Amino acid sequence: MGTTGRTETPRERYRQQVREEVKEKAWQQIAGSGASALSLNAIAKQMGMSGPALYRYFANRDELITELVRDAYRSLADAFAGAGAGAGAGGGDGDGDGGAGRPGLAALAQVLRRWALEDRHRYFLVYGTPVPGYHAPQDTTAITAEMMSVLLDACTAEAPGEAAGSFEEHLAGHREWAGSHPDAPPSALRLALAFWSRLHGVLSLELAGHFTGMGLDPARLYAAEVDTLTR
Amino acid sequence: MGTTGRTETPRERYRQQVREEVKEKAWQQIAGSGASALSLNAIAKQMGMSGPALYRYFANRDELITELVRDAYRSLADAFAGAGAGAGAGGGDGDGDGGAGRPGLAALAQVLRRWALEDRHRYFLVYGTPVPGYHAPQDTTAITAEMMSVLLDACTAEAPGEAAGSFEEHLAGHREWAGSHPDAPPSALRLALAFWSRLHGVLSLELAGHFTGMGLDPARLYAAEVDTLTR
DNA sequence: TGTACATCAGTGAACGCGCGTTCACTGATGTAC
DNA sequence: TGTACATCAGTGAACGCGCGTTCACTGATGTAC
Repeated sequence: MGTTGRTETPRERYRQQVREEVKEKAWQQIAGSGASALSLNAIAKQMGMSGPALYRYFANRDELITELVRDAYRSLADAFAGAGAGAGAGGGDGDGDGGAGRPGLAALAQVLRRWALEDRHRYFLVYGTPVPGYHAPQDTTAITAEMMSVLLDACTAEAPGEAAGSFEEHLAGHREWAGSHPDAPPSALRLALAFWSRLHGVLSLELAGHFTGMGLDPARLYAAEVDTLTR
Repeated sequence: MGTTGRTETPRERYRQQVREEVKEKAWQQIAGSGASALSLNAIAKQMGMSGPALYRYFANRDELITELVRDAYRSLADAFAGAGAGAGAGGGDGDGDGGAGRPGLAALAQVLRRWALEDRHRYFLVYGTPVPGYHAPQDTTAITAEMMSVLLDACTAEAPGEAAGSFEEHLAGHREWAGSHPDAPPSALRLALAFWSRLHGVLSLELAGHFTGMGLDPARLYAAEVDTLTR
């Protein structure tokens, strides 16, 4: 989907280039003043163009934001998908390997953390305070499903045998979100949710600055929380 | 601190009343369009006054936001402080009691969750994406310390004896944030951080809507995460 | 290879809007004798 | 109790700003014969 198979004309290529530059400047602007202050006019000025020119490339402000949101989701999903690739070859510092070239939970946790720290504003655009009045496009749920699938792969491989509690029973009957893995045991579902919520807990507090001044290394808390998953 | 001992004059009382009404309308506006869209003019209009009138009550927009942030912190700290009060008397659904009238971790967890769900925007003002260009007043750190103190009380009571890992060792040497409990064992510090980060993990994902459409009850995930703390 | 036409990028002026904030002023409320 | 004065709430006009977006238009680039 997206790009057609046909060769790009120079004009199409140029269009694509300008669109990319607009998005780049948009990210810079978000970094400076947050997503809700995104201004088409300001971006145009920064690019040395007049404001209305941007309307050749984006129908309006909302479409630009939507594009940024989509790209943010995409980049995380791609990072997850690519996590397994270099697992065997790279001489990393003991990345958790799930076996069979599949990324383990520890590796995915590192990918998530790196992605988050790489760009705080991108993180917050996806996982921060919802932008008021703005509704994310539905195709982000499809991208989230992609990520979940990778995560559930790791979880089914590393989940404990049978630890049935009351919550696991609830999950057994409420697994729409794990559509890609209809046969995953409840313990794996539970593990995926623990991964997701615990790591976001540390990251969102850290990136919002709630650990600064506490004299504590967030990276070590993160590592400790990762440890709780596979133990 | 804050209010002087002297009896309030009618004028002071009136001033206080108007200030409260301004803040009330401010919260309503934040609920509608987010904190970064807070507009003094709009609040004034809603109160049937002209814009400049508000400058009698707040020096500028930033001072109003600061006041809201402070109130938000305050309300959570008060909720924590009051958690122990009704523990023995109330006929709740099995609130975890820490003994000696002190609130247990389970009780504090419920307080936190209730506080968060009571007003999503208040939650996000404190724990969500930082408002760009705005710096929270430093006295919020003092309020946070209050909360931490209550939390650490519960944690020292409920922490396991000695579970020394590499992270606990790190904590033993980095405990500035736990100044109120200089003798708390590392396992208690670890427990407090787990409480804080895991519960915010669930809450921030839930309140940002990341569980909607997943067909999953966030309250049960929350309860399950609370269980992991005391186990 | 050259000409005629269609496509498209970008401009500048304009519209209407709401914002934060200052300022000079009016009118009501409280205070001192 | 009544008068003179000070304090303070609130108004309306104004300043300068930037925003999103529309529109008619110019000029360059590509396409068809």
